[in-house]
Amino acid sequence: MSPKTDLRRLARMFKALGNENRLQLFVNLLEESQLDLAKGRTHDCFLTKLLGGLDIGAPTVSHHVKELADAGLIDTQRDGKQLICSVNPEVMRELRALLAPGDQG
Amino acid sequence: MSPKTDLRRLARMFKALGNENRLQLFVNLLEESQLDLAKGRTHDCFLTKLLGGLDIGAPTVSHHVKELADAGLIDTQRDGKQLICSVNPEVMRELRALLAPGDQG
DNA sequence: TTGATATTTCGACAAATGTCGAACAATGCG
DNA sequence: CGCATTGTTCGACATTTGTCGAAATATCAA
Repeated sequence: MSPKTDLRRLARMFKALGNENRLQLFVNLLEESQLDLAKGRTHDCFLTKLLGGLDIGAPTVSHHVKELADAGLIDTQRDGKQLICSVNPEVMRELRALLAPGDQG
Repeated sequence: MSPKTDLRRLARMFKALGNENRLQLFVNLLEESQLDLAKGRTHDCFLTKLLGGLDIGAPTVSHHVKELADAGLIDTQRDGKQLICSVNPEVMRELRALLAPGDQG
């Protein structure tokens, strides 16, 4: 993976987080994930559970979730009626590596 | 600062990093900063030094730098002809806190 | 002063984005 | 089956964004 490709991928992730509603969605999912990690079980965050305070329609939510997924920030999978979302840990590590070079600060 | 305000600020930062050219600018600055930290002196990254491989005009660069500054990601100050840029360390800590909750991973 | 360097401001404009409503699809329940 | 849940697809549309060229500004040097 060339640096140029990396940059493009990273920019896409940041762009995905650069919308207030999408960021809220993502933060909700992050918090859910931590909750579930604490409980020692895998997280089952279906969509409507993540809509805390978001005042946007269902089509828009669907669009945003897809955008987060396309950016590689989250993984999704169907389970019956529901769409299960989870944070992509690999990608989180990548973002951290960029923002915390050397872990100083 | 309400959580809503925080979210708005964060989204703005991410949006600023969500453009390829702006991200490149920022990464260049990050790297310069580290170099200078290693050398034990303050960094003097004037603009044209940060343009590595960026194929955009001066007006666009100026626009992008302002956007990064407005988002709070970088600080700028004039020094004669040149514009000195530096990463805002406080804000970096904030971003890391969001992406590395509990530092697990 | 004349001129070079570094950056900004100003309009303009095509392209991308965020959102919507209406309709559609898939699943599960009684 | 008929119907409610959960999410998606499809246009549409106003707003925002990224970029440009031309002109302006500021600083320094000869």
